[in-house]
Amino acid sequence: MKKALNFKIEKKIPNFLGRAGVLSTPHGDILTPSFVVVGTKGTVKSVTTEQLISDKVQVTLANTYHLYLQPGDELIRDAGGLHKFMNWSGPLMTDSGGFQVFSLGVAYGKEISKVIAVTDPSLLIAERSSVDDGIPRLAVVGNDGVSFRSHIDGSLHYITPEKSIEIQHNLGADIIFAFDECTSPTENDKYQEEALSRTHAWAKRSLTKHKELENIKENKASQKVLGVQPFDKSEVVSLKIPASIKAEPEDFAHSQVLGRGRTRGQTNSPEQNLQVLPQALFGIVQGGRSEILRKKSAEVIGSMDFDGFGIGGSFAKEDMSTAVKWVNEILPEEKPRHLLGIGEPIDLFMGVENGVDLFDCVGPTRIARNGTMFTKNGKINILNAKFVEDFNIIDEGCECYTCKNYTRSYMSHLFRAKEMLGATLASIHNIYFITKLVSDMRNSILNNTFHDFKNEFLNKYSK
RNA sequence: GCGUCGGUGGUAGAGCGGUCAAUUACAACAGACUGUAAAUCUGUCGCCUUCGGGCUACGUAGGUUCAAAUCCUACCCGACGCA
Repeated sequence: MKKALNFKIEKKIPNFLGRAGVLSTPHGDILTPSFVVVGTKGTVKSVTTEQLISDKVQVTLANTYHLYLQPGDELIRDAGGLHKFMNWSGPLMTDSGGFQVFSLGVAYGKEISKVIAVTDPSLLIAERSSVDDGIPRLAVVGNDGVSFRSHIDGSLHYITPEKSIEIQHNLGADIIFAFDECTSPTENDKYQEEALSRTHAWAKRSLTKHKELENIKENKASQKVLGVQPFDKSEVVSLKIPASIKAEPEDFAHSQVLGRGRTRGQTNSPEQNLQVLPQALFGIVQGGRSEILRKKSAEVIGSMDFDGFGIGGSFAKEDMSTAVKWVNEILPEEKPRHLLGIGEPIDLFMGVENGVDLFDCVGPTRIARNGTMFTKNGKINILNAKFVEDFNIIDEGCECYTCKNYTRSYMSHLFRAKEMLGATLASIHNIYFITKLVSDMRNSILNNTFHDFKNEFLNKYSK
């Protein structure tokens, strides 16, 4: 089997786990560390692909559960895969649906976040467990898989590790995730341990199913398209795909040969719909806030034949960095690591310093839609009265489209008037801010100035 | 001029004798948001407060009543109808 992914470490932060590298996928290179922009339903809410490209976004992440429910993974397969369907020709990831086990399960109808403040005593009762709180939930965990009650129409669905991988193969993202159980920080140790062994069993099943589908894919591709070899990483290198993603799929010559090109007006035959590009599978480390479980999980998942790793689950804000460190000291150094669902600036510095290569987070786009924008001096809520007549730009010195063209006052007006352009412009800014921040971290690693950059940034940001 | 209906907190609009500082919505003022159930959610929203309560309020002025935004009288203002 050809490798779906190639990861090259370029430079490390001396005496730390952090590193800068290049992650090559069939749809282009990701310069790491990198922030992955979340586009759950095959769209980064409120922004177009062109806007993402102009903000130098390298990679996006969609969601298995959501796309399976709507419009359906088979439809997306028939449309030529998710890249083509959503008009994103760069590197693409899909999450497995494991997070929905949490968000639609234990956390459903409650105010539980995957990151908790240790100062919140209500979440720290050791005996507390989700087993019997009387509140109905949409996801119920079993040992074989998870029953989901659709939040859209109430229909019942059963997702197993195999099913999640099948769906993700239909979607065709470059990097996919094993089906896991993201636990709540409110679960007690006993439950965390049970969930962890389930996650490990599911990781193994995900991997087995993935390899099976990759083999089928490779065989089919070689039979159908004579004379054309299945994707080989070396081809990508020879094509000189630029690090900044280009909009035109013609860069990916092999894709066209194999019928997955994005030429306009082209119709799809079943052969053309074949998902012939190899996909990489990341296993997910869990373990909650427990050092023993985190380390155990890193050992177990890290020893399996995954192309990279996700670090998932719940943390307490205060000990997130130590938890990440425990894990990354164990995971194989030569494979990429993705810290799932983390994206506050301070957490990004922590993650990069401790050896994380990829991050994703809904934060930047969600807070943007709710009127909050990043600035170098901290977040601002543009709905605050003081911005009504503030004709300055949002973040002095920012090069994003929004900052180059609009004032705080105008943004304030859009949000007060509930004009949807507000969400778009704020999202463009926040995406630019956060992806550039991580990109700047990368450059600082390459320049040996990571800690200077970190201190300088955080001093201003959190003052 | 006569008749009818109506005037409630920033706005709209409930309430029609006590449980009313007054339902609700909007506006306003803040806060939250970390693998998206989210263009969402939460709090505050007459004045003062030692958070127990106190004070001033439902067009204006009187009156009835233990008690009035609610009933009566006059006046002012508005809408509609008839002249």
